[in-house]
Amino acid sequence: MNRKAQAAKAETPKQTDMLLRQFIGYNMKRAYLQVQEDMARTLEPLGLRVGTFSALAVIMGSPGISQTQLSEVLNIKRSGVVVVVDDLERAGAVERKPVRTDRRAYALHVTQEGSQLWKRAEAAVQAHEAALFTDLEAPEQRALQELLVRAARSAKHTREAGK
Amino acid sequence: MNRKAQAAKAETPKQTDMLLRQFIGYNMKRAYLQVQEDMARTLEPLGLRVGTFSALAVIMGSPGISQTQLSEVLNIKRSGVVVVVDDLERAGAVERKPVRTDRRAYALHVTQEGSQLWKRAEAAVQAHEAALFTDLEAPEQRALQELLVRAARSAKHTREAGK
DNA sequence: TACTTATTGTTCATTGACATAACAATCATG
DNA sequence: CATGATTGTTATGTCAATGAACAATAAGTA
Repeated sequence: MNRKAQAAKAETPKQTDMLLRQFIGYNMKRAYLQVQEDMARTLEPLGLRVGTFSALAVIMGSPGISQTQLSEVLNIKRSGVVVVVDDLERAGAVERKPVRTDRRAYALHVTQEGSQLWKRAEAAVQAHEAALFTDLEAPEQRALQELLVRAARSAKHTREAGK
Repeated sequence: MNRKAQAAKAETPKQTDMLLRQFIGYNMKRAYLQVQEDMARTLEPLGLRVGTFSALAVIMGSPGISQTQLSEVLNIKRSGVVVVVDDLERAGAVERKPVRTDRRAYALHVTQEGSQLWKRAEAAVQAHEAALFTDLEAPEQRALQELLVRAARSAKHTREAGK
């Protein structure tokens, strides 16, 4: 690094994004991107991406769920679910079982192997978040959780009302 | 909609993402996606996207900033800044002025027109967020802001330490 | 000075995570 | 049973961002 660059780095980092910090959306994006990137790195050794991790969690919690239902929970389209489930099935973590009452649909189930994978992944992400948010006390983390949930709900409300 | 689908919708929405709600990252993603989508819609009539809006804000707050510096503030690569600035320049909102002391670099400045565009955009997003978060009291919004900032900082710290 | 390394902005190809549109198979309903 | 809806799927496109290479220029060094 040359002198000019060093000097620039050394300067008190003038808050050049002052005009943006007033917005919740901006701060949310910054925080989200930080967390998301690390999450991906945490899951990679387990052969999971954030999307497949989430899908695995939902199928764990709702055995027999259909792909359409899964798409609603995850807020993605049915066509997007296909590749996610393909991925999990290829990894041997979930299987598509036929539904007796509807030959179009599949009932998604987590395999033994998938169940163990989930346990490892859950523990990994828990440990990861604990490390990531060491600067926040436990009650603060809970407060953040609750505010995020309520913010999402409020936003959803407003949008659906003003539709 | 047929009977089966109606019945499914009517059921108490079983929390099928329970296993995910424990994670800050998941709640952050949900909230972020809600907000981000609406933000884009708010800015669209003004000819701005979230990326160009942010860039405009930073250039407003730091006249003469270079593209490399801008890329650092916005956390994107220099090659990504090019298209953003191209966009803003095409819209007549900013201009690339030559730097006397360095013929490689540009000093970015907001034009008169861009300044007025910023005022309108800032007001629009302020109004939008006010409407979006009506379910949160003002102190709660401030708390969320602060927690988001600290969460991002904590995450950044941890990452840089464990690098 | 010469020359070697760094930095700036740029282009182009690629990626990832989605969405959209069309489709066959199957189901529901009047 | 005839018509319309729904399920999963494929193919295709989009959008934001990245990475690698590049010419022009600047800074550091022998």
